[in-house]
Amino acid sequence: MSAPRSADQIHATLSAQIVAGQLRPGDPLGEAALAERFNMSRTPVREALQRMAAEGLVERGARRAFIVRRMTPADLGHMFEALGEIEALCARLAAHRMTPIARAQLSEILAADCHTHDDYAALNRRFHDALRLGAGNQVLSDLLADLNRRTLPWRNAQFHSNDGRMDSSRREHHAILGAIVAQDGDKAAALMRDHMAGSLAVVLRMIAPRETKGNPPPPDHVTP
Amino acid sequence: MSAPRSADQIHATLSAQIVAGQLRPGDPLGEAALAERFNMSRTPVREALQRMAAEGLVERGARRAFIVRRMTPADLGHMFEALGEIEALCARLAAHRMTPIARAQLSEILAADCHTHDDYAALNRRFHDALRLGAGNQVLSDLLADLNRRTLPWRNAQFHSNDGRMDSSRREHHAILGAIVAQDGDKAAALMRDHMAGSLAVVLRMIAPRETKGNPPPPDHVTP
DNA sequence: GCCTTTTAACTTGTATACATATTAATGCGT
DNA sequence: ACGCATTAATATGTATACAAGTTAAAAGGC
Repeated sequence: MSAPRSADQIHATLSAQIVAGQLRPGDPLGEAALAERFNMSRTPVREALQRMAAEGLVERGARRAFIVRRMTPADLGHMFEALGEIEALCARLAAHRMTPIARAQLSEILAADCHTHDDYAALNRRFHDALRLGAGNQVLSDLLADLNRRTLPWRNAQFHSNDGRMDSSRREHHAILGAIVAQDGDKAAALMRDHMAGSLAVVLRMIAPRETKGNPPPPDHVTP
Repeated sequence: MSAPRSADQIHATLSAQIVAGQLRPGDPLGEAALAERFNMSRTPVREALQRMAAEGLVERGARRAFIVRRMTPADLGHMFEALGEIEALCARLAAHRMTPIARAQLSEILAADCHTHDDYAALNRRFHDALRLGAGNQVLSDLLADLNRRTLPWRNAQFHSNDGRMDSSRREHHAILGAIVAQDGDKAAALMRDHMAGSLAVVLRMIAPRETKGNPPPPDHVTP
C-alpha cells in the first residue's frame, strides 16, 4: 500500500490553490494558520512550504514568513523567455527524434475538436506534453514541467478573458505540427518561440488587474 | 545581523561534500547519523535534506531514506545535453545583448594565464558565469547554476585526470569568445554545444571507475 | 512634540518525545 | 530443510514544547 504522507497532501493542495489563483501572489502563508487549517502540526506544513520554496512557488517575505511568490513584469518576461526558448529547443529535438507513430499521435491530439475553454486548456496541455516527451530528454522535460507550473498562475486565465487567443493559439499549434511532421527542426523552434511570445503578450496585458497583496516587489523597470 | 541558521549550514556543508566527491552517489544519509555528526537535532537535518532533494542532489532510496543521487549513463547524457543546449542558448543571447564593456571583461577573463588545474577550474567557472550574466535572463541563469551544481560531482575531476582536455577546452573558450565579439549568435551557440559535448565525452569515460554504492540504479539501456 | 529606547507579543527555528511503517530475523509448521 | 508468518528492531513521519529573533507598540527622555 502507498503511504499517504501529510506533507505531500499539504504540498499538493497548496500548489493547486496557488496555480488556480485562489491564493494570490503576496498572500501570507503563516505556519500556524496552515497547521490549524489542515488539522495538522507545523512540521509537515514546514516541509511542504520548504519544498514549494525550492520549486519557486513561494518565497520568503518579511519576518522570514513564507508568502506566495510575486513576480515583477521583468521576472515574468525572463520566465516566459526561458519557457519559450526551452519549448523551442524541445520542438527542434522532437522534430528530429519523434517516431512516425508519435507524430501521428501528436496529430491526433490536434485533430480532436473542442469548444469550451476548459476543453482547449486540456488539449493545449496534451499537445505540449507530447512534444516534451518527443524530445526524448528527461531533464529538459522536468525543467519544462517546473517552469510551466510556475507560470500557470499567470496563464490559466488567459483563455477565459481573451476569446481571440484560443483560435490563434490553435492555428499556431497546427503550424508547429506541420514543421515537426516535415522534420524541420529550425522552423518548429522558430514557430514555437513565436507561439510562446504570443502567450506572453496576452499575459502581460492581464497583469494590471491582478494586484499583488502587500508591498509590491521592487518596482523593476520594464526594459524599453 | 544575519541569522546563521543551522539548516543552512548543514545544507551548505553536505552540498559541498557531495559536489567535491567526498560523499559518493548512493551513500546513505541517515537523519540520526547526520544529526549526531553536526551535533544538532534531526529537524534542521531533515530541512536540509528536503531542500537538497528538491535541488536534485539527493534522492530517496530504500526505506524512504535519503541517499546521494545516483545517475545512469542515460541520465548523465540527458543532463549534459540540457546543460549544453541551455549554455548554447545563453551564448546566443549573450552575443546579441552583451555590452562592449561586458565583452571586454569576458576577454579579460580568458587573457589571464593560469597553469595549475585549480586555476583553470576557477577561470572556467568565471567564463561561464560571465556568459550567464551576459544573457540577461535571471531564470536561465538560475537554471544553469542548478544544472551545473548537479553535474559538478561528475565534472570536477576531469581536468585532473585528463591533461589534454585543459588545452582543448581553453581553445574552445577562445573560439566562443570570438563568436560573441563578432555578435554571431548562431556560431556562438554551435561552438558552445560542441564544447559541452566535449566535456560529456570526457566524463562518460570516467564513469566506470567511480562505482556507485548500493544497488545500481535500474540498468537503463544506453540508447544505441 | 518628536525621537529614541525598551519591552512585550508574535513569528519562525530547534529540540525531543511519540507514532507508524518497513525490513529483517527468528521461529514454527509442513 | 525450506518457506511462510509473526515479531522485534530501526528507520522515517508527526506532534508538541521550548528557544530565539524580529517587529511593533508604548513609554520615557530630550
